[in-house]
Order: sequence, then C-alpha cells, then structure tokens
Amino acid sequence: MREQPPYRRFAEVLRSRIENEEWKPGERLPSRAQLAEEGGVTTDIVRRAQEWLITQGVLTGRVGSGTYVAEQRERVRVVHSPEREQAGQAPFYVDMAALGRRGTSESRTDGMVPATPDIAARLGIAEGDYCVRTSYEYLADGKPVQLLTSWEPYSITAGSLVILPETGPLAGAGVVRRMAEIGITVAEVEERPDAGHADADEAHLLGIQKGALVTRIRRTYFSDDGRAVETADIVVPSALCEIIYRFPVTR
Amino acid sequence: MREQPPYRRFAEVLRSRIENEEWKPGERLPSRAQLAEEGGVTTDIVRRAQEWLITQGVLTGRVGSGTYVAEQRERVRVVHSPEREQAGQAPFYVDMAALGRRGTSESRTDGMVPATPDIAARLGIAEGDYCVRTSYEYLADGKPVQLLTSWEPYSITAGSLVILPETGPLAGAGVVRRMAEIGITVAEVEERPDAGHADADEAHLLGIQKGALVTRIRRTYFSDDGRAVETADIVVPSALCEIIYRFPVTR
DNA sequence: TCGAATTTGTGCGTATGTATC
DNA sequence: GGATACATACGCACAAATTCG
Repeated sequence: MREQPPYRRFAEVLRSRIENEEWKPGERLPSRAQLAEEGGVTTDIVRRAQEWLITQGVLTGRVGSGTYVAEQRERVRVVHSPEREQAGQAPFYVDMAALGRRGTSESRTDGMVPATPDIAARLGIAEGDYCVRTSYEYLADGKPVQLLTSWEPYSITAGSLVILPETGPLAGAGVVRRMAEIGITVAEVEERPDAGHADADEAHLLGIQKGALVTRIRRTYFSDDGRAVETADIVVPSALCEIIYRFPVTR
Repeated sequence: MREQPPYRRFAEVLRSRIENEEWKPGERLPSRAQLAEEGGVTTDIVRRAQEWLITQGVLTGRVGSGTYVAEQRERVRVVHSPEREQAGQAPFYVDMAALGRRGTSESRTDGMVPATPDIAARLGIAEGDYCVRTSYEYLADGKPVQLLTSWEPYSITAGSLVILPETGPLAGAGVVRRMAEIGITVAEVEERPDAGHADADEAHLLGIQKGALVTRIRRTYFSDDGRAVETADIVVPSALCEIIYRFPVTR
C-alpha cells in the first residue's frame, strides 16, 4: 500500500477531530488560513481536504460564509409497493403518515405544454400533443425532500373536473384516485430509477450540495387497457431519502 | 448568461467534431499535444475538456494509450417485478432470455464468513454469526454488466445440498427455487436502490470508467414466516444497465 | 445603505506518477 | 527499457457570495 497524499492525510486529521466532537454538526470550522497555519500545511491542502470530505458527506461548504460540519438529517423512508398505490392519496403522503411525519407539498401547474419527444414516447402520444405539466416539491416536517414533475395527456382529462391535479376536491388525492373519478382504472406502475447528480437548481430547492448524489425515477402509470395515463420525473436526493421497493414473490 | 470558460468551449469543439464523425466510436483521438497545437490552446485546456466529456460519457481515457470516443453499448433492461422472481432460475437469466441475449455468470463462493454489523442487521441474525458469501459477475453476451455479492445465513442451509449456491444441480436456479428445495417458501423481496460511484475495482470488473455512476441495490428475500433468507449487494452501472420496477396497483 | 474584508469555489499551469506500446 | 500518453497532485490567481462595520 502506498502512502496517502498530503490532502488525504489532512482530511483524516479533520475527520478525527470531528469525530472527537471538537466541532459538532452544524458548527463552523475555522477558516482555511487558520487550519493551514495550525496544521503546518498550505491553504490549498486544506481546501482539497475539505473538498474530499464534502464529497464524503462529512462537511458542507457555504461560499462567503464558511465550512460546516454536515448535519446528518435522518433519511426519510419512501416505500414503493403495490399496497401504497391503492390509497386515496398521493403515495408520498402515505409514506409520511407511516413515519409519523408531517407530509406537505407545494405545487405549481404550468398549464398545457406540448410533449417533448421523450415525454411523448413515455405517454404513447404524438410529439407536440398537449399535456398538463405540474411541478411539486414534497416536504417532510416542512423540509424539502423530493422533487417531482408530472405530465398528463390533455386528451385524457380534457373537460373533466380533474384536469388540474392540484385544484378542487381531489387535490392531493393521487393519480389513481383522480383517474378513478373519470372512470379510468389505473392497473400498473412502472418506475425506472437511475443514478445522477443534483444540478444547481435542484440543489437549491432541496437544500443540498450541488452535485450531490440523487436517484432520478421516471415513473409511469398505466390504465387497465394498457394506456399510459401519467408520467413523472422524480428527484430523490440520496442524503435525504431512502427508497425501498417491496413486493411479493408470486407463486 | 455569462461566457463559458475555455475548457468548456474546447469541449464543445471536440463534441461537434465527434458528432460530425471525424472520429467514430472506439477510435482514438489525437494526443493532447496535437489537439492543443491545432486548437491554439494549452494541453491543460485539452485535458480539462476531455475530463468533462468523460464525465458526460462521450469519451473514455485509457492511461498510457490514449483518449477514445466512447462506444455506447445498448443498455441492458433488467425488469424487477413479482413475476420475474417466480421462475426457477436467477432473475438475471430471466431478463437476458427476455432480451434474446446470452446471459452467463461467473461466481466465486468465499465460504463461511462472520456477519458484519450491517449484514447481521439485514439478515436479522447476531453480529459474527456465520454466513455463506458468494460473489457474482453477470455477463450479457459475454460482457460484464452487473456485480452481485450475496450472503446467506449458515443456520438456514447448514447440512443441506444447497448450502453452496453455485454448485450441484441447482446452480443458477436462484434463491427462490433453492430455498423451496429445503422447504422454505420465499414470499417477499425488498430492494433498496441508492446512487453511487464505481470504485477502482468495480470499474475494472465492469469495464467502465472509475467514478462512473452506478446504482447500488441492497436486496433481501424474506420467507413466508418473515425471516430474511438471503441478502445481496448489487452494483448496476448506469451506462450498461437500465433498471425497471414494474408492479400492479392492487385494488 | 453601502462597501470593504473575509471565506469558499473555480480555473489554469506545472510537476510528477503510472500504465501502455 | 525507453518513449509516449493519460492521471493525479499541488500552488497560485481570481471570481462569487457572505458578513460586518
């Protein structure tokens, strides 16, 4: 085993000082100049050590302010299972109720937008066909933990009371319940998770570091006649949410 | 919108030259010195541009050899659904059969190992209790696409013929089938996907870039009496595999 | 209210390491 | 074994954001 470079050695020094609670979660570390001085290294070594610990989730940096010990918020467990989908409310609220947390959301319907090639393929409609797009920010105990953007084909809900997902008596009821209202039975759900990094906007909305690991889920609901009735992009930050799929092994 | 830095501008130059098929997938680019010369930039700008395109999946670097246009292999679709689990073979082979590809695997049983705290918690056994650990490398048409390490409590399979997963007549049969052989009914599966990066070993085994995005799945099978009978760590590289969860919305 | 000082973040060039041919 | 090519580490300069007087 070869020797560790200076910045990694200094990172371990910082890590052990944090583990000894010299600085507690949420507290600010001394400036790079001070740490470099007392550690007998250059400020650049300190910077790289902090960079490394930031990617490890030990520290967080705030430009112009300082470097802080990361507060490890408990990860919210969201369980994706057949049972969760059948409740008369959006899946996220089912999860929060199960955890004894207060689940809320802020939504903004962007109105009708033409389908991009990707969205058209996922919904099985023609490119340019209109969809109702809605953006959500899901909060657990008031803190954001997930982002979601959904698209519904205009042709399905046109003229009905549920055309706008988050207005009227069925706000927050979830796709399954809302579609049932207009005579459509949602029978199946498909989720395609993929690893990715948070962009600047997502990081800002979620209160996490830019570039932090996220799971992006492309979810599509299908009716009993096989038509796609809704598709959504879900951003699940690894630091805040734990995703669990649970289903039976049929026999 | 502010101006792009030089390395990003040069990255776009390279990207457009690749899109114009000046260099085709799998081909080697000129050396950094040559690209820098003809582009009127420093070799460092070329290096950063290539680094950026590597993270974007456009290029791959091979130390000592050169920088190559990435060959975008078709992503293998692995569908995690209740139905897939009931077949009498390992889930991966079911996927490959559905895709018309040749699914194979290489495995190595490490024998009995004491359970780490994490594994013990997942299997509901005491820390230090013995498990049979087995490592797999799954191949599609001979190329590696997934890594898997499984742990089974020794207490469950002790004395039976299925104690070693990949020997005997039930090699490759999958956990559900093997447990059935010793009178245990596997009733439920739980999967916890999380975003991550490939370490050097994983990258080497999978033939991908170190640090490439992967989804790590912690999978556990439960018997009908609620006991955990197997748990596994699965590494799914984003560039090679597309994960799909599909299940009914029960009613 | 505003501006200067402080602190973190980004970009770049050089030197060195390491794998390949 | 030498030459070549990419990868890593480091130091410096400057930009961006915040803080505080």
